[in-house]
Amino acid sequence: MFPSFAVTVDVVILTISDGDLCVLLVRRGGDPYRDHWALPGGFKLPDETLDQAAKRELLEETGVKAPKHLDQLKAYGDPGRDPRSNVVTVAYLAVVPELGGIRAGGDADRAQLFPVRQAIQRRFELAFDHRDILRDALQRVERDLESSHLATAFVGQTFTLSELRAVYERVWDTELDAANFRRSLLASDASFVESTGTTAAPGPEGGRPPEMFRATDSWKNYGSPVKRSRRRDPRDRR
Amino acid sequence: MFPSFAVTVDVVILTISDGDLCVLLVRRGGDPYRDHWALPGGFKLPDETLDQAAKRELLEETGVKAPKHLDQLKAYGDPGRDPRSNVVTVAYLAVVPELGGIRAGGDADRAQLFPVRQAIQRRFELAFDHRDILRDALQRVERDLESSHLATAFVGQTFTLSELRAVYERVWDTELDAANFRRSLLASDASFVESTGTTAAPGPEGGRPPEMFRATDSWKNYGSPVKRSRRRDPRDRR
DNA sequence: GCAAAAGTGTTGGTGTTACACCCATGG
DNA sequence: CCATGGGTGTAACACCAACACTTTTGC
Repeated sequence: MFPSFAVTVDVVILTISDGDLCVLLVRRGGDPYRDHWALPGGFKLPDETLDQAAKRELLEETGVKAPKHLDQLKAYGDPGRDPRSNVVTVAYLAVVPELGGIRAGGDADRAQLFPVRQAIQRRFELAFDHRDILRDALQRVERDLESSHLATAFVGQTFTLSELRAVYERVWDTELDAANFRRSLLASDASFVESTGTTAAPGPEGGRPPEMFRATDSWKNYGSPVKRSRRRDPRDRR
Repeated sequence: MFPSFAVTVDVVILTISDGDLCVLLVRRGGDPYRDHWALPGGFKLPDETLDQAAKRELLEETGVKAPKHLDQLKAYGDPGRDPRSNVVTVAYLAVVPELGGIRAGGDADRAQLFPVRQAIQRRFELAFDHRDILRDALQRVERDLESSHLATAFVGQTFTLSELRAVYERVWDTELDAANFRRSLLASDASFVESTGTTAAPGPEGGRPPEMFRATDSWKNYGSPVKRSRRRDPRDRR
């Protein structure tokens, strides 16, 4: 009676790896787009929510359990975006601190991290309209970093301020003043981190032992105290 | 072979009417939820994009042509959200300056504006999960007002700064300083308004004739120069 | 071994900018 | 009466400098 569609969910999994913002892609083992890199995803079942479907596919195809942040991104339904039939996909954005035990599963015969900005460029072809989805996901994470505590989803349970600052710097592809970063995060009543009182071991290059922090749950939707520089210098835009 | 779904689009149409932020709702003429107020919407066709479907339903059910702002909001696909079958809906947010010639059409036997915040309260029952959608739409427009030129979509081709300021004030339910508002909008190189050089007639209460402005297309994704107050006084939060 | 250098994290200071708040003037 | 323009104090922050604590290097 009504036009019939298949509904899929695709997940953009972002993490910081090797000093770069990366996305997890899987290589498709079946048609269409066999052997192309694609976002992990699959068909929604009638008796699960979209969120549940995203979590399930995430686990089945990549082994990633319980991401620290999973949010709906956008729906994509252009006619012909899937050569098989009428398919509407709902894209999700997942942010994880580190990928412990990536493994390929389901329709994917390989899973691998790629630097996001390289994947968006024409380095290689992505399946379906996944390049568009990836572009939207990057914009989204750039924006949400400024208006929420999303940055803490990129790091572990405890972390140093340098690690957290690196998240902002790598996502925004910019540099932040360490002194102001610390002050902004600690002085504000809208802060979302607190000191654990302990210090970590210095990095391989030495240096003063950094203080360890953890995320607090007292964040009240006040936005992030860390703001992108208002200096609109065209030179620092890539 | 794959689980089959119907895909619908629902449109949250917002406007400023009578000094209040309002949403256009239609009264359903058919089952399910007959005689309930609902968001205008309907089924997506296989050979149209989601955006096209939203525009088409908007026109068919309410007579609203070419909204100044139409953006995808979110997809909703909880099992059982539609008693008929498996239905995934993609919600859209439309912002229009004024509703010229609202008329009911299609499945709707009446169309009417309601103050958004009243409609979200338990004043009357909305069909399906449309109350959730409306809540999300309000949050979205509050946020986007701060990070884009969305405010200009609420006003006509030309407008006074007071009209534009009223948009911010009614959406955020707050008050803005008229002097700072003018300076922020005009001084910034990220501005999205320019003077037409003409003045309008004063309002019914008299006053100095205001300058008329128009929106420029030179806006470059720099966010809105108008910011919500950082004063986190708990008293002004409703 | 030991001192100096270099690397990293933390604290302090200063000039500039944005803006909340108030007042004056114009139509 | 409302729109516009100006003025002032405060808070945020970009930029710079100093200091603390570590590892590495040179002798």
